[in-house]
Amino acid sequence: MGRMSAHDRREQLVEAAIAVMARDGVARATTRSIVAEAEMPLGTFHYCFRSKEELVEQVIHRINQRSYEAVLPALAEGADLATKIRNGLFAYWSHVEDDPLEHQLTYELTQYALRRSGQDRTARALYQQYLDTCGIFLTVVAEAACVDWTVPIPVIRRYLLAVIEGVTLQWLVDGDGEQARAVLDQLARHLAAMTGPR
Amino acid sequence: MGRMSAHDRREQLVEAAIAVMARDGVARATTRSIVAEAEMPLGTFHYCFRSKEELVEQVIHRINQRSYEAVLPALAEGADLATKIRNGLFAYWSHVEDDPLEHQLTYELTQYALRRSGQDRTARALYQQYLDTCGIFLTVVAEAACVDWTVPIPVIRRYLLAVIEGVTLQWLVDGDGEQARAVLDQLARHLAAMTGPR
DNA sequence: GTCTATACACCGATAGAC
DNA sequence: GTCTATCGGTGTATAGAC
Repeated sequence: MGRMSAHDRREQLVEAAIAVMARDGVARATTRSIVAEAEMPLGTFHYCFRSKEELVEQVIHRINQRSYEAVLPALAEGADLATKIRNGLFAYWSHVEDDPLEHQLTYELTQYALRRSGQDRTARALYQQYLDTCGIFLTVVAEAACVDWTVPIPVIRRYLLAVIEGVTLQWLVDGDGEQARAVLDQLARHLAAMTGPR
Repeated sequence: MGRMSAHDRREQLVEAAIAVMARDGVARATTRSIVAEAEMPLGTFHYCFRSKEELVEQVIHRINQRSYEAVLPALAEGADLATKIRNGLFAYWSHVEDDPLEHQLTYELTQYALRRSGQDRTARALYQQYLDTCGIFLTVVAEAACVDWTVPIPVIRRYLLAVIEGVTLQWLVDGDGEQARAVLDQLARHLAAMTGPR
């Protein structure tokens, strides 16, 4: 079955790795289980990737890119500023509830990267992109409402990201979606309170 | 060397496991590395614990208990309500900065428990206690300031926990303590805004 | 490139002498 | 209870035929 390019094989293995990691956890995503998921023989792995570590790095990059694309359309509509923010947060949240395991995976991969010296750079780049995305959201939504932020954007976007991650983490544990939405609703009010007329 | 009671051995192995997990990560905390840390022969492990899983459960319980005791003294002083809250948060934060690895460990153990069917109960109990602790903090601090919360406590304490966990997670990745404190400062203001005269 | 077979280290757990 | 020796299984990675 030599009909597939090495590039396609790599891509397919990355997707298989994500599937296994999301379903069974990072710890159980072994080279054997990954190639089994992709229905390839074991030997495939090491002429597609130099090592498992190289695969994981690509997995992190792919996951990051995917969640980035999923969040950006959340620049939502709404009457006043608080409603705009709220709709954006809820749009993101429905994405979380649609695929909890893939979100859980991001936390696992962060821990994984933090524990590998030389890959903590990867984790830092990941969170920098999260922060950038939050910053874009804040800028766009304030622009649309013709207001200015009265607190420095670096602080607000960190605040925003903290609540999102904290709420998600709690929900992954106890599954209380109603409370999670109530917290996001509060967050929207507080963010709106950090603006003033321009 | 038969001079130590089995109970003491158990306790010592739990402490050794925490040390190894905090230093090298949960994945590298093998039975062998744990007994090596405790300077015991390998065979010790399985007449102190039925399995490694039983040890991990005790580790989670111990870690939980320890952070609980570390947080409660953070019921701090302060002039107005926002300052009281701020001091409490900062007292907790200094504890985080003092031992980042042990805090990172709590996130790893949460993921670990979530991935083991039958131990997700453990993770849920862990977060329930976190929430309870946050609730106590909120109640005590409002009592001291003679005000009432205008938002339901279950929502506020969840909000509080979310920010704390989110800020900690970000700080573990990028190490920006100044920004972390700025976010906690904002949080204190927002919490204070959720009160009214009683 | 592709696959099978295998190397070699290490895992959790146990057997059995003391 | 305590320790040494070892089992059976699985991990990543490689050798070598095709």
